[in-house]
Amino acid sequence: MGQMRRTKIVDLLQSKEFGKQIIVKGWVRTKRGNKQVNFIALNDGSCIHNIQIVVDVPDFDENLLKRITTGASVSINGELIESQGSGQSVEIKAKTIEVLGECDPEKYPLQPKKHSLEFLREIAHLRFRTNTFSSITRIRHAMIFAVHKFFTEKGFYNIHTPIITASDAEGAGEMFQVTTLNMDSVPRTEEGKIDFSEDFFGRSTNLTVSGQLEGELAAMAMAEIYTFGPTFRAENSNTSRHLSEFWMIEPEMAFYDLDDNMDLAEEFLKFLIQYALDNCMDDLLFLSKRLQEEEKNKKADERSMELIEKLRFVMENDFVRLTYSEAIDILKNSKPNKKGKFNYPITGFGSDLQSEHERYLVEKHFKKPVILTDYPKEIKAFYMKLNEDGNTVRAMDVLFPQIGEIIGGSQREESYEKLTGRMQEMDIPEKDMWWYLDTRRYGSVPHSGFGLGFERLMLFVTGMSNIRDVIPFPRAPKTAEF
RNA sequence: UCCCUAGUAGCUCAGUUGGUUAGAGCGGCGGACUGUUAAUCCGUAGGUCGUAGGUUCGAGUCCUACCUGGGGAGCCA
Repeated sequence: MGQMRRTKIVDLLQSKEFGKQIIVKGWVRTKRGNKQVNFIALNDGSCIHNIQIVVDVPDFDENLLKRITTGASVSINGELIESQGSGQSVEIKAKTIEVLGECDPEKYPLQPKKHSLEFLREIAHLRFRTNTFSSITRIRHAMIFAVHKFFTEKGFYNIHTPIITASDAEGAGEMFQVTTLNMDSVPRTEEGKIDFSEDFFGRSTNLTVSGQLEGELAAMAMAEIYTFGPTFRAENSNTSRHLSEFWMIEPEMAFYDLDDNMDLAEEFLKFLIQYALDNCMDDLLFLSKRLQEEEKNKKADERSMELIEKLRFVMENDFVRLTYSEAIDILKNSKPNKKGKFNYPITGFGSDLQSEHERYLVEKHFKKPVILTDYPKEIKAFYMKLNEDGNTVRAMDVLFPQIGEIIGGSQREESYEKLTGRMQEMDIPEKDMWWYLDTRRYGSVPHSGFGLGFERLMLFVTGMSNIRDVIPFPRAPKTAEF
């Protein structure tokens, strides 16, 4: 006969099989009690809730009980019983307890008290053991799963695009170089430049800043594809909304125009949010309480909308769609612009929108998610489809309250002539892009796509305010610990 | 990268116009309590005041540089 298997706490808490012998394993959150009875709050990551272990002190060795401290791991053999206390309905009466791993309370940094998110960031290897980060971890998993579920149900194919790339023409930002050259003695050409022909790939390579271009290649045969992979930006940006390494979802669809693209983006975001509401309610309730607790000292008008209410609000409202030019008109005539409240006053067509402008549109003017379209070509990427006016491109940015741009996308330029024309204007070398241009040479079709920053979605769904708290081990300038 | 701001006990913070021996709460440890809910009550230990210079009779406190955290901006997802 094999050993009895452990039961997960999430299942025990829903069980009504009182009297049943079970094994539960996990990590001690707190222990309290007196000489007669001890209570251990045990968590195993299967849900936000702990299960209470009741220990009749006289039945156990004093030295064993002393080793059960906050953070210690234990295996407990006991009986599932109906709780006599008021805080829970089921609990476990311990028969035998084994301490799997001790945890020195003098040294263990996580104690049963409030810790700041900043402090927990410094001990990211341990922060999974807190309620906040175990909730975020479960929601993150649910969102990853929901992304694949959404696209699978729509008949999209997932494509793994390369992480190492030799193309630096994507124009999406500074790149991390990938090399095996000896940095102490770099090979040089006769002109004194670094000789990348000696490098591992025989050419200069970097980490990807986007899988879009390769995604387009796949879409030109598979029709509807998506990527979901790591993305690297070497920009020295130090904000609560940027990471050097983050995860991005990039669908690319043949035969979609910009309106189809917007429809898909809105449906996608709503699907993900609904999935969280349907599957992560315990964790959302906890994060909602946490947020309200954190903001209780703020003035009423500075507090965020209650988390679940906010998620439902997005579900129930259509996103506002308007063009860049219409947005400029609204901003130009807005109170803050007329009163000189903007740091960057709106003068007219052509100026890029600053985050203060985006926030005004989303949070003050429309008070709901906004999709801006048809930006001036000068401030957007070369591959976006040129409108008939010759000045604007069929771009779209989805703007969310609090986090700003959550999605950026466009209809792509399918005309070979127009695309190469734009590349020349923007000094993008055609020579290196021959494979991309082949899609426009052979069977080109209208197509569209967008990129969703996964951690930005996580910010919105969890209500967290710093992006470094919604990815397990954040990578940012001067930050690569763990 | 720029602007603002902070760094004092394991954590969160207080520390007066520069002045004798740097405080509190939480957490830890010891004790009390027959069912507790981040338990409660009593007691107790714990600090090279971010680092390096400087001003001063005297610096946690003032000045300079640097490091690190946080907020904002730019770049973007």
